[in-house]
Amino acid sequence: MPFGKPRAERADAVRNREHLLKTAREMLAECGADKVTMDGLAERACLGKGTVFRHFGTRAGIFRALLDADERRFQEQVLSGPPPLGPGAEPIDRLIAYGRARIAYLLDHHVIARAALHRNQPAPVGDPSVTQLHIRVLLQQGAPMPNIAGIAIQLTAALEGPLLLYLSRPDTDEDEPAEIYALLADAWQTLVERLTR
Amino acid sequence: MPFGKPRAERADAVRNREHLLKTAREMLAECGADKVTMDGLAERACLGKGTVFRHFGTRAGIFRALLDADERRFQEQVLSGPPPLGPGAEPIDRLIAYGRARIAYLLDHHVIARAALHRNQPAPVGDPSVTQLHIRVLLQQGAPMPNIAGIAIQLTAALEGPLLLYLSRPDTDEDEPAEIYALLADAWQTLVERLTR
DNA sequence: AGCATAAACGGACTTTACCCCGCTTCATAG
DNA sequence: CTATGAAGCGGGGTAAAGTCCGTTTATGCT
Repeated sequence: MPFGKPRAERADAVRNREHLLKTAREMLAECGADKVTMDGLAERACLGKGTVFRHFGTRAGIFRALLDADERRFQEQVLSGPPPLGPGAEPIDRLIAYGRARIAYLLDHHVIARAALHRNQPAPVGDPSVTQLHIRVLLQQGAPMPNIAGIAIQLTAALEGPLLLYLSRPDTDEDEPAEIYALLADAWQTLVERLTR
Repeated sequence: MPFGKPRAERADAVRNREHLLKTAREMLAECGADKVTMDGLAERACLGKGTVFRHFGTRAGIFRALLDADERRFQEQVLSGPPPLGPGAEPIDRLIAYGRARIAYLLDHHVIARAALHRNQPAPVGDPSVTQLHIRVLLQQGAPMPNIAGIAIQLTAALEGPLLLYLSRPDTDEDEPAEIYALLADAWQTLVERLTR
């Protein structure tokens, strides 16, 4: 049986990973993202450093793993939650709702998301196979136009770029998060409405 | 004379910085971005490590400095070059030209730009005070609309996001740069045209 | 249960960014 | 021309990321 079953993951490995994630979340809450170090995490979790690397590969991998759970929940809302975010509403309305929800999500998670960014690796959010595809499909349904693929790339960046690239120091910005949210969410709506008119 | 003259920069410092930048460019061309290390650069330039840090502050600072010269040249083209990129054309045409030129610029520089990205620091390109402002002004002139500020943020991200966030491994992508350019540049044009209609 | 095997673990080791502080050198005033 | 003080320089030191490999342990089979 060479390929069929790659032999299920070992129980202790699962336990350890969960424990590491829990510990990481604690450290994150207590001291902030850049106090979460590989050595520190290993020690606090009472595990070897090698184990941490085995599970996450890189420091950014920890944050990617932390994002993953929430990201999954978010995508679930999109795929099967109530409209207009979930299925059932008009495509354009869903697109607007998607952007608003996504901006809120990224504002909540932008510290982690930013920490998940890593040299020589694509961005940890807006994985082309999910966010971008979703935008593309909705756009196609609601307002067919030439070069949908390119537009979808750019709309994805329009959503996720600001929070990954520019708002990296929310504490030093005097703007309240709520104001930033309103600014970007309204801009997104305007953008989509005018684009698909 | 407490404030008027902060005492001009020392000649040897200028010489050293220039030499460091030159050496960095060489190493970059020969071995790629992540072979450019602080120690390596210092040694090759026959200078102390401390000197490198004094000039650039952080590893990313080197790349930021490398970008700076080209960025300045780029902005010059925009501010006083021939239309439609420079002044003289219709605002919307300038906006389209700006995007196309910017995408080409970022494709050329995306390895450096990516390397200039740094923990806890805003993105090294698309500095709000330049790119974003320019987009905002052109948009205002060519197609006034509500929430220009937000839209400008998102258009900036739409331009710069893809190249910083997603296309981080151009060698592993089977697409030719020329195709990527065409895809994004055309998408930008479509985006702007439909947005300002 | 006992065994074989691959997966998981641990922690020493290497590399690299970044800090620090005593020493040197330049630029300016007298 | 020399003194002086601030800017610049150097390189050793620290901490954290990431690698490696010998050891341990869970699991599936007999």
